[in-house]
Amino acid sequence: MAREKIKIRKIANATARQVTFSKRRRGLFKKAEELAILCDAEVGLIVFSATGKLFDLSNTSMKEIIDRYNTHSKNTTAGDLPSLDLQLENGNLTILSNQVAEATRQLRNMRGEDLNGLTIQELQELEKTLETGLSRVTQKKGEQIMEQIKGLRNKGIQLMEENTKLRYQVAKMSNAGKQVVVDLENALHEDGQSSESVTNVTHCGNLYENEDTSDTCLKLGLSCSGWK
Amino acid sequence: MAREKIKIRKIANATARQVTFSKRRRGLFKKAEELAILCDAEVGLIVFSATGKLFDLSNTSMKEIIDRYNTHSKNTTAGDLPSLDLQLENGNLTILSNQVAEATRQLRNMRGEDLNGLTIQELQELEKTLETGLSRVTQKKGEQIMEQIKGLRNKGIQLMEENTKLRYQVAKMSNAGKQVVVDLENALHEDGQSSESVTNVTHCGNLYENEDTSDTCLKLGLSCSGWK
DNA sequence: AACTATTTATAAGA
DNA sequence: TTCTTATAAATAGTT
Repeated sequence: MAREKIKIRKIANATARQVTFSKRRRGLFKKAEELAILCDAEVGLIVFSATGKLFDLSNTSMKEIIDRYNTHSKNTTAGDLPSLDLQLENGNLTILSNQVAEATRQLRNMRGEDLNGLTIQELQELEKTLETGLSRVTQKKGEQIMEQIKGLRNKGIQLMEENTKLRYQVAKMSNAGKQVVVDLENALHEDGQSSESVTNVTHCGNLYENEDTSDTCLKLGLSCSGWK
Repeated sequence: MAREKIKIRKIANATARQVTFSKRRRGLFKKAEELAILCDAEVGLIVFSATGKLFDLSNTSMKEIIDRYNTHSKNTTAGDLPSLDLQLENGNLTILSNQVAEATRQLRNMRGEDLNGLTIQELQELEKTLETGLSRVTQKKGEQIMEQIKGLRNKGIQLMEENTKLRYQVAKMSNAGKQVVVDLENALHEDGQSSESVTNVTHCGNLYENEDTSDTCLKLGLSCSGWK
């Protein structure tokens, strides 16, 4: 990203590799820290250089992050946790329990339950939050529905075009078949009985011009202006 | 690093924070991978979003890197199997973590955030829930306000009654005082100058009958029908 | 999700 | 290693 663009593959020259490692490592750690701060994320970064030197970063504590990682990624029986502080585990449990309790309380409040303890101010805020949320949800629902309608319309148009082509093919084949039948009848009988067959074939040919049959897929009965 | 320079501190707006997280996370992971390849380093990166979602990267295996990290950073040779207790602990942690993540997701949804992944059905349900919740909250707010108004009214009535009694007492005492004054004046001067004092006292007595003065506490200016 | 004006990161050279 | 600088990348705000 500089004087020249480089390809992302192992740098051949050992010295250059070491220099680049130094520079990029600093850049990476800076970015990691910024992400943690800007976005309120929990970040853990461990780097071993080719020479075996360790560099690490975490906005909370590396142990905590590794624990959370192991927890999250379904650690089964793989014995890798140095079970140092059970107290910390318990602490995590307490913190998590409280988080669950608080989140549940908020959810209940938003559903309009357990409102008795709230002050008028709190109710007012809750009302505002709900109004905003409801407005966004309604908006999004409208968008999704419009998208789905658009998709269905397009599919309908495609199908219609396909149908047109197919009908054309059918008509073509019918005519060819009709000719064959006529030829056959002429060749075999040379009498008036061939007219029935001709009538049947002609009927098939009529399908090609009757486009109303599968046009209903475009009539969804939903006017766009109804959604806001 | 774009249209404007930003300060590295938690982004206040939740939506903007989420967008930035997405963008920068991708950038960070790309850089981490490049460092690993270019410089032949061993890299492990773990990120938990504010919403509890896990993102991770490692050019070898995360377990290996964590093992190496534990070995390198401390002398935690206690690499024995995780006890049944610990497994149970981790199980609880997993359950709780999931609960927190789920509750957080629901709360975000109810605030109208992260709606992109939802189906129309889900949006419909969410909308219904929000409408119900909003209606209950609004109702409760109205009730609370009515209660407060009622309380204030009652207090006002009490105060008015008290005022009435006090005014009565004052008037009584005034009259008594007036009598005393009259008596005194009669006793001391026995001339026409006592009329001024009489006028003053009479004026005080008038207050008793002028009830408009403290009646304002009942006029709260809130019509009951305005709250629903 | 795409765009773009800017800010950052960094490859090469000193 | 560090500094410089031209250029590649990343990204904040916008649409």
